[in-house]
Amino acid sequence: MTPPKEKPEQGLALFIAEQLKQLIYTGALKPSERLNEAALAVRMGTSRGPIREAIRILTGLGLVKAVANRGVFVREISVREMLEIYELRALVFGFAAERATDHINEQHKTRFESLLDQMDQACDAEDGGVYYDLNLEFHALVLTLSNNQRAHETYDDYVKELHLYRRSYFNSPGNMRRSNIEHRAIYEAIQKGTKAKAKSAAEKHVLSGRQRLLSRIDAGSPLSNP
Amino acid sequence: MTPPKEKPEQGLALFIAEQLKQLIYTGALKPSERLNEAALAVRMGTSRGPIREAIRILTGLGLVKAVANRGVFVREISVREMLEIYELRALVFGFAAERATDHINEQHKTRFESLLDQMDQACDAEDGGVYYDLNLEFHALVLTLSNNQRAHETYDDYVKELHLYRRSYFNSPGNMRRSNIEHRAIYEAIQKGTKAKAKSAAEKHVLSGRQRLLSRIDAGSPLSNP
DNA sequence: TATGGATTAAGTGTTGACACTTACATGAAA
DNA sequence: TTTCATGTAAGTGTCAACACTTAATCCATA
Repeated sequence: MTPPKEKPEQGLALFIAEQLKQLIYTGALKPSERLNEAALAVRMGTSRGPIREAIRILTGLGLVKAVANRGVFVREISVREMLEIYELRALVFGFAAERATDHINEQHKTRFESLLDQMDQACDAEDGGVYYDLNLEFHALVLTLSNNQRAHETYDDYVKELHLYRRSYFNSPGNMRRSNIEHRAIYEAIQKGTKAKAKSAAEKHVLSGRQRLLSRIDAGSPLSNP
Repeated sequence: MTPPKEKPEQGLALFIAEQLKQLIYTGALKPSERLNEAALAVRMGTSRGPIREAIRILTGLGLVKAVANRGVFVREISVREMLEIYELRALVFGFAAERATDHINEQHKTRFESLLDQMDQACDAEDGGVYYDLNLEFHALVLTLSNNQRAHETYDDYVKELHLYRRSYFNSPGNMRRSNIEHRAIYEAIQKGTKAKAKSAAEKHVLSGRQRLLSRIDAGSPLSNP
C-alpha cells in the first residue's frame, strides 16, 4: 500500500488549474474578480467538478480566496502583504546565497559568468524580456546551490505571488544595470566563499526591489487597497 | 463585485478537512496510508464531493500527496525534508526575533516574563504537556512582535509539518530546562534591543532542535525513509 | 512449475441534477 | 421619498450515478 513514485497529477483539475493561473497572471482575470464556476466549466469544455477542484488548488497557492456561498475571488494582495513577502523573499535569498558558497563548483561558476555576461548584453540591447528570463535563471541557480529544495520552492512561491502585481512593472534600463551590478556582487561573494558578504549582498538585492516598490507607492501608486 | 470580509469558509469541506487533520496528527491515519474517499464519506456521513474538496485542501497544506487514479496518501516526510524545514524555521524565527526588538513594549515584556516563569514551573513539575503549550505561546508571541503576518503564518506551517513526525517525541526534563534557558537568552536580547544577538539566539534555539533530531537518527532512528 | 494474457473488483475521475443560500429587484406602506 | 418586506434569479453546495483507470486474481499454456 505504498504510493507510487511518479505522476503526482490527477489530470483535468491540474490542467485547468494551470489554465486559470495563466488567466490570472496575464490579467485576463483581474484582482477581486469573481470566478464563475459554470461559466468556466463551459469555457473549459468540462463540468463544474474539475473546476471546483482546480479552484481549491489555486486557493492552496494563495491566488484566490473562497467565500462561503459567494464563490471565489481573485486575491487582492495588499501593499502590506507585498512588503511582508519581499522581506521573507530577501531572507530566503540571503540564506540561499550563504549556503551556495558550500556547494558551488567550477561548472557552476562558468554558468554564473555566462549568465552575468548575457544580462549585460541584455542591458545594452535594453531588452527587458530577455533580462527578465536571465534574471530568473540567475536566482534559480543560487537557490539550487543552496541545496535546500524547500527553500527553492518557497522562493518560487514568493516570486509568483509578487508577480501577481508586477504585471505593470517596467524594468527601466537604469534599473537593469543596477540590478546586474548587484548580481555580480552576489556572485563574487559566493565564488570567494565569503558567507556573510554573500548573504548581505543577496538580501540587499531583493530589498532594493522592495524599496523601488515603496518609492512608486509614495509617488502615487497604481495599486489597490493600502 | 467586491468580496465580503468575513467567513472565509465554505462549510462542510472545511469542517471535514479539520477532522482529517486531527486524524493525521493523532496518528489514526498513518504516513503512506491511503485515504479512501467512499469510506471517509460514509464515516463522515456525507457524500464524496466534500471529501474530495477537503482532500484538496490538505494537499495544499502538504499533509497528503495525490496520485492520479490511485488516490491520496498521507505524506511521508523524509528526514531530508525535516532538516530542510528546520533550517527555514530557524531562519524565520531569527528574523522574527530581530524584528521583535522594534515592536516590544512593557506589556509584552510582562507577558514574556510570565511565560518564562511558568515554563520554569513546568520544568520543576516535569509536565511536558504544559511546557509544550507555553512553549508554543512563547514562540507565537515572538512571531506576533515581528509585525510580519506572513512570517507568522509561514512559521506555523513549518511547525505543523514538523509536528507530523514529532508525535513520538519525548521532551525529557533535561531538554526542557535547556530549552527554557535558550528562551531567556532570546527574550533578554529582544528586550535589550540587541538585534544581532536576538537573531542568533533565536536561530540557535531552533537549530538545537534540529540537532537533537540528527542525534536520534544517528542513534538508530525510529523514522521512515531516509 | 512458471509465465502470460484475459477477467474482475476496487476506487478514482467526471458528470448532470437538485437543494440551499445570497444578493438584487420589485413593490407596498409610512 | 424612504424604508422594509417579499419574490426572484444567479450561483454555490451537495449528491448519486456512471465512466474510466489501475492492480490483483485466475486460468490457460508452455
